[in-house]
Amino acid sequence: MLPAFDSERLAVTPSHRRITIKDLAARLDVSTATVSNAFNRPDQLSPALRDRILSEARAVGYTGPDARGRSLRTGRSRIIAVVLAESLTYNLNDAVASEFLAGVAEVVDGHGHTLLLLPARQGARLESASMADGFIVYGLVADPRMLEQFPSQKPLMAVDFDIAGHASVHIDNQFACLNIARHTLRQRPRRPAIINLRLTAEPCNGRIIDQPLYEESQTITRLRLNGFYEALAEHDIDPTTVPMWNIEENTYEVCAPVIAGILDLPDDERPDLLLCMSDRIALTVLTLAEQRGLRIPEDLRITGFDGIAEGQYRAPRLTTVRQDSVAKGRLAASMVLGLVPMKHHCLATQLMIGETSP
Amino acid sequence: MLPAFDSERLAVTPSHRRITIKDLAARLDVSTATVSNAFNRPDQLSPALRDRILSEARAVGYTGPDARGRSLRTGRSRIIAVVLAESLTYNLNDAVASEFLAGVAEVVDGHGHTLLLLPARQGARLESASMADGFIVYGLVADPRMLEQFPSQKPLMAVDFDIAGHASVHIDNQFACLNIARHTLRQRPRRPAIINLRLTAEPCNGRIIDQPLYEESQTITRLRLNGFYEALAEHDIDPTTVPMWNIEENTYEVCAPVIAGILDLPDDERPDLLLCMSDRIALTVLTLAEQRGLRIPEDLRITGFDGIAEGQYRAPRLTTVRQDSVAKGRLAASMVLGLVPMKHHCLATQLMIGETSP
DNA sequence: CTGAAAGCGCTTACAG
DNA sequence: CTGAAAGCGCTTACAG
Repeated sequence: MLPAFDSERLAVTPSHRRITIKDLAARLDVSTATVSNAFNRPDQLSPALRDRILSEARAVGYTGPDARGRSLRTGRSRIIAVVLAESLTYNLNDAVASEFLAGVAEVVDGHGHTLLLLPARQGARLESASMADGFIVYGLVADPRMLEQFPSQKPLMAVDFDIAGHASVHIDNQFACLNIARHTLRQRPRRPAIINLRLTAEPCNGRIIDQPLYEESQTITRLRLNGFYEALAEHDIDPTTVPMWNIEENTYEVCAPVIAGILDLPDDERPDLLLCMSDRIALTVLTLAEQRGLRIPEDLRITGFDGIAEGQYRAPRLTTVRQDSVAKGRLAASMVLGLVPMKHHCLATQLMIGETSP
Repeated sequence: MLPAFDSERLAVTPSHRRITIKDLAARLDVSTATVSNAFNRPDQLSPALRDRILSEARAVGYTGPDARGRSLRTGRSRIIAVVLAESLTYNLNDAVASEFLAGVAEVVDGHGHTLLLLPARQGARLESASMADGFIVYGLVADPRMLEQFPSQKPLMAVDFDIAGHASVHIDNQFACLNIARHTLRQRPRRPAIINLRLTAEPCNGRIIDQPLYEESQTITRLRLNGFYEALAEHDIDPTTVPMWNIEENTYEVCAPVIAGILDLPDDERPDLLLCMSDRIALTVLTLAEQRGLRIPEDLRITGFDGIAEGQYRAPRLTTVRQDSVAKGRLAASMVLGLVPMKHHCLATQLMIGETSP
């Protein structure tokens, strides 16, 4: 199945000295400037000489000007860094984060730049950060000193949170949650409840009793809660009587045990409406509820947040709020590349009514 | 909802000249070597002097040695590039690719390196490629000249295809498909069919009649087909009589119309077994079949490939082959970082029997 | 414990 | 149309 091979001939880290513009210049008896021009400014030398240089380059295996030297000289690397508050693994596997990154990638790539992924975990020293020409910080970075590592002369902007003095992209979290809760509360649920995402100041994966919560300025999920509370109050429900749970990480594995605990409550305690702060949470509710034979929406109404594909290409479809993460990524990239002015932006969301709460 | 702000004070691209080790040396009347040592080799200077340097650095906003200068001097950037055959958008949104990238990221990050994402689209000039210390090429790169852009002295390895003279990581595609087809053919389907992924030499999103296919050396999906054919022959079915379709991109949007066409065939022509080359395809079959009221597995058996979470956290669960993409990524990264020897690897897969073909 | 000097590979303004 | 020279910011072997 695999090609026959001779392990001796497999390329490891080869030891040849790298070929440079200087070697090439020496071999051809021209100046390094001319070799450089052959690659970067065809109009600066005769076609004949250029051909001679390029073919000699090919012959000796010179693959073009080295990016290290070039970027030191020009001051630009054509690299844009995305600084990620959560782990790389989380960001790559989560649908919302992936779409955001895809939006960033599209614009960055379209402008001849590439993407460097920098996880901003606690205490990380990001040696290669200063390589980048600009920074997009995605999500609340736990350690603010992290941000001081980035060269202050380069463009930097924040997504889904704020960094003093810098541009940002947000969505209308509170308004969106007010709307979806308003919609579903019209059905007069008897036991509404809320499943929050990363809302407690200290880690907590389970029921929230008196744990302190993050402030509005710290996390967007607090704004989502405000929206839910506003709608509850409108419906004459005292929000403080509504049970709440907290989820620490937006993955099936982390959600599932908490949700199982909720669904396994006695019939007269089990919520008949779960307002969830993400589609991942809502879909996990749906899966576990179906396994338990609960009827959706008769026994249990479910709402999500995000509008990811997985919640829409299934039956029943999730009632949720769609946010356009791709657009968010595109806008962030456009700002950091200087294609649009640095500003504070707030993107609109859209209520999507599926069968989990018609 | 957004903080009040004064648009005049928002950081755009600031104009200050960047501060260097030289500025710092001048201010403190020490050599640049000493400033460098303060950041990189604490043992090379007295603690008192080091403190003086670091606090002056903080005071003037110097964020540490610039990666461009450093990497030019040391020859290393601590950046590993992943060269992606498909678009960045595809790679970020596809579950298998995301897991692969997460595996790479885990090891790369664990060794103090960061990840540069390089889309290898046709004709791309990857200016920043030579920045990286090593290259992982993921998937068959359409244009082989692409690979010549990478500095030949640096470690490079291929995943899911082969590059002459370089190490690789594969899975046992043919064997895995032989096994899953053997399993499902025991039920003696009357009208088995195959849905391929990117198997025709020329783009084709639909039925395959006589279109030429890629060779084994070009794509892993040809190996998957070989496995299916082997099992069909074992069951005395002439593989050439089995209808085949081709899917050009492993996304719901691209699959759906082709699959709808298959499912909407008259009852006596509609396949009662669909061997799919990915879970994404199989899940799309499942969604569209459920919408049409087909009973699974009575009216239609479905098998997938990959073992992604979405196919397992649902009812009915997909019968599929699980490949450990995270392990693939970890191994690729370990090789390119020099943590394990450069070799050809073939990782085992696992047959997973769900309810779509018990 | 500290510093003077060389040089990593490149591009650019300038002179010819 | 081509070349000599400076310098981007840094680290390192070496001398003191």
